[in-house]
Amino acid sequence: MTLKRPPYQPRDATRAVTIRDVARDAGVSVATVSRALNHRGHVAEAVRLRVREVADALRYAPHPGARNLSSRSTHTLGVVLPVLHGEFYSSLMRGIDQVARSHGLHLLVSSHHGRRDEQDAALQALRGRVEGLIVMSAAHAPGEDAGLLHIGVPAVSLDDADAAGMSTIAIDNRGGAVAMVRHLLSRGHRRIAFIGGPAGQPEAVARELGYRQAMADFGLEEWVVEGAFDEASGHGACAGILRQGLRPDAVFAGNDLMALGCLFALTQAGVRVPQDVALVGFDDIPLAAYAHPGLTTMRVDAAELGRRAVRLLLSSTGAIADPDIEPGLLATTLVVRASCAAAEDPEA
Amino acid sequence: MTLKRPPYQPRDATRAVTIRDVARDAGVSVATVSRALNHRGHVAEAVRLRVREVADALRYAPHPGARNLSSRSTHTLGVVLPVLHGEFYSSLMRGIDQVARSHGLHLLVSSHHGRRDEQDAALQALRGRVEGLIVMSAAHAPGEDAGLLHIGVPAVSLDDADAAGMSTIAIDNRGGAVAMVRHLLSRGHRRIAFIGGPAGQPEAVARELGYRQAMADFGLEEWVVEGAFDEASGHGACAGILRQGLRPDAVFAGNDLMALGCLFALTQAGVRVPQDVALVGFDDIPLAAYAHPGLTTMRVDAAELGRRAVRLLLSSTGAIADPDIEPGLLATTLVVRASCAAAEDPEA
DNA sequence: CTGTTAGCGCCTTCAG
DNA sequence: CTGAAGGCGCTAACAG
Repeated sequence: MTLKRPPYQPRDATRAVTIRDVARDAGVSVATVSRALNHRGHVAEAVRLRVREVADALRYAPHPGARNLSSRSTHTLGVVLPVLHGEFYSSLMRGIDQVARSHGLHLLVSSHHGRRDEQDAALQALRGRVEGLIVMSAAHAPGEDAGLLHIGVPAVSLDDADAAGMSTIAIDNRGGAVAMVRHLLSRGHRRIAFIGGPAGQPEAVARELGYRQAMADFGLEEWVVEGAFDEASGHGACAGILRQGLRPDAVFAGNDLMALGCLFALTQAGVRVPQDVALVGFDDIPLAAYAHPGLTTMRVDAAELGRRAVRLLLSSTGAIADPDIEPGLLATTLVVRASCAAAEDPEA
Repeated sequence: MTLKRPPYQPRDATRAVTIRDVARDAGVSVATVSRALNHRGHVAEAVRLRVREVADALRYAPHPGARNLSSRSTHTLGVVLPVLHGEFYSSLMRGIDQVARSHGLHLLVSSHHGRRDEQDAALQALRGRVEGLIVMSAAHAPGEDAGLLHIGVPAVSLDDADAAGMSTIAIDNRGGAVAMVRHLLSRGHRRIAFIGGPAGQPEAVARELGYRQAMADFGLEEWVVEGAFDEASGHGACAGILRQGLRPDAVFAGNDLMALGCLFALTQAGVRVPQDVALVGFDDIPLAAYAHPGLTTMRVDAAELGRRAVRLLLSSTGAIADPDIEPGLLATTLVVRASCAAAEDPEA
């Protein structure tokens, strides 16, 4: 026989009220409290009411960690993105948040800044905390696994690169770029310059690929200038283009921010848009509509991507049955504004 | 004597590896594994190495919920904001993320869309999951408590309204607006119209208050037009102003988005900025610098606010000692660009 | 319908 | 330096 030890007391003085306190005050067992509060099993209505009352009076709230431990459910989703700021990612977050919240799920977010090591750390840290994962992965070589293998929970990828059989849903950047070039071609433009994004960034790569593909399909010469997806680089790239001997018919900026940078550069240089040169972007950020002239662009609905990602994730866990949600690409929408008037439309 | 029951088995087939598995394979007790892995207490170096090895081989990772339950630490911070998208909030998130990550803390985020009930739900849901809270609260009447009382963890508020002795750090919107008006006055402007933001939104309120205060101090007549902090409303408000008989010397838009909307409206109407009317905004969003003309504005460093909020939170928990971080207001910075030329500077 | 009790996975005394 | 065992707060069998 061992002696009775002093009770284990790591608890601090301001201990939260537990299910035991409620049980004691309500004169029932903890099991009954649990059942009453979770509407699980059958509990006499009178008892349920009393328990509810006591719980409220005590300001009782179940300890999520404990609940998680014993029921193996965390009610939270992990979101791992390259970064958390900017129009695209914050809209994406909003979409994710909307659907997650409507299903009573929390969001544990993390960013990896495009670095594989940070991504690994983030995923590792999320292990056991989340019941599902939405990941836009760091750049990785085509052959290399994206590091999303041993996760142990359902996950959906927001990259084109479909990692190890994971569900994937992504913006069709390549298709959008192809469509944009075709639009320019249909308007009679032939010398089309493209301002690309940061090397290796998936979106930038996909858009440039689309541009190259569409130009090649038409047997036209490619004209790619480097950019960085921000206004400054759009401004700079455009200035560079203007310094060339041959002026393009149209400039296709890899995103709207760069397109706006271009627009200001062109305006400053006295080059008229769209009379002297057509200008198009990609993303359809709010300002695209208010620029002067309005910017023709390819709308990307990041919030919708987020919503679909969560639904896809939930449907894969069986939490919801949503037959409309399927892995694949989310199409972009061409938005035609004044910055790219028809070349065969002289009065533009 | 009770009969031996069948072992409790809610675990699914794909059970994660636990500390017990590591202990067994390493031929030691779970306590030793715990000590070895957490560098707590003394463990023979050889044993530590072997445990480490086995743990790695098994891809063991401690279960956060269990750890939380027994050690009462979650290593996560809760962030509750009105919304998650937009330039300001996403920059704020980035700042918070930076510092949190550098301290090995996770972020549980939630938005309440300015609604008190959603905020309460969010805070309730975070209880027990987080060790600290950063909150920008929903609009609440001056007297009413902000609903941040019974949280039970250290918290910092990002509102001016200092709730129940909580630490507060916020952008000095009012001071910034006052400074902006003074700047306009110093440039010789007197008829200054102000485009406000959504009613009740704390930032909007503070900025309008600053404008009114500064105008009153100078004995000038106020001229406030309603807006909604987006480009469209800026455009509309400006059009409304132009329809008035008397044109203002200067238009002070409550934020840059509206200022840009104004700029386009003015351009379309053939009104020159800054020759015919000066235009200033608030926020210093990236595009402000690339607008034509460049937009004079009041820079708000949201990321810095986020960084400071986390540091303030951590210093209040004693996690870090950072004497430089103190509650209070974060000053804004006047950024002078071409949209508001000196009235007494004719060649502008 | 309700109470009892065995864990969930981990950390932490205490004894050896 | 290491092992055994209790307990964190809760849920889920099972017995009554």
